Amino acid sequence: MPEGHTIHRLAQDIGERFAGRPVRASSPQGKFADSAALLDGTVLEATDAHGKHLFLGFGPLGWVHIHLGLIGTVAFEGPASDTVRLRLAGAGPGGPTMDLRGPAACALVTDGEKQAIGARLGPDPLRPDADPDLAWARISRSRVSVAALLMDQKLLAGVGNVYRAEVLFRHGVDPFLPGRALSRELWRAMWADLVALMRQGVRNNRIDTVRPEHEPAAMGRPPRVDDHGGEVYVYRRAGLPCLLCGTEVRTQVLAARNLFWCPTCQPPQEASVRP
DNA sequence: TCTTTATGGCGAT
DNA sequence: TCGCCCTAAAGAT
Repeated sequence: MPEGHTIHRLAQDIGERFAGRPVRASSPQGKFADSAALLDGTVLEATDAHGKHLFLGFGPLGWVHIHLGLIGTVAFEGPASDTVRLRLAGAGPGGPTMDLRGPAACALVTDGEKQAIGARLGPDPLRPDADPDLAWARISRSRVSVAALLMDQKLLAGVGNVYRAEVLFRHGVDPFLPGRALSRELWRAMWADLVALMRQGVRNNRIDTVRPEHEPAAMGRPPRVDDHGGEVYVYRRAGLPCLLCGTEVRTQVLAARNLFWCPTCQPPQEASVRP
């Protein structure tokens, strides 16, 4: 379930539930057992998020660096199972719990190591200090398609497969357009859009990208029936009619990920690089 | 009861 | 570009 908005929301939610008090830490699944034993009974002092990376601060002991990967999840209720990599529990019976399952990364790191991870990441639309010109500097001289660039975490941190497809659609951009064919104005607009969309994603804890005037009620069509929850234009809608023009939404595997776009609303450009 | 898929990313080739 | 890691749920058989 994880794009950047999920991770920032988790940083908030975990902070609200556990920060400032001692927590019980354990690793039923075992792979984080040694570190969990070290953290057990200590105070969670801070949480932080950068792109898809989540950090839980335990003062002098350092930070737990978590990356959910494709299939990692965090649950705040339910009994621990033997697949739980890290379980946190607040004081007392009925206290808060957190179960982390299937993360790509869960490791205790130093403050310096945390800084280094952040330094490897591009600007994150959800961080107030983010500078979109840092991303522009690379986009504007790249021959790589904008669809591939948007997924490069060294370039731009936090955007995943859903926000990629949706922001390209919302700006009518051909996914195969090379970065250097993008105008600066268009990039600034896409960045501003990502900031707004992802902030809303944090608030609602889901991805919604469809403008109010295109929502099902306004368009006289049934709401999207999909397990992923949000209302979107093209993501995972391959073969279905585009919500705006009716053209069949297309899909193609690009760098091992499924890309979705509308060939009419995002018309091919001469400069585009078709794989 | 299997196989496939998923909002990621790494390292080997 | 490929295989691989982690887990759960949906889809196919």
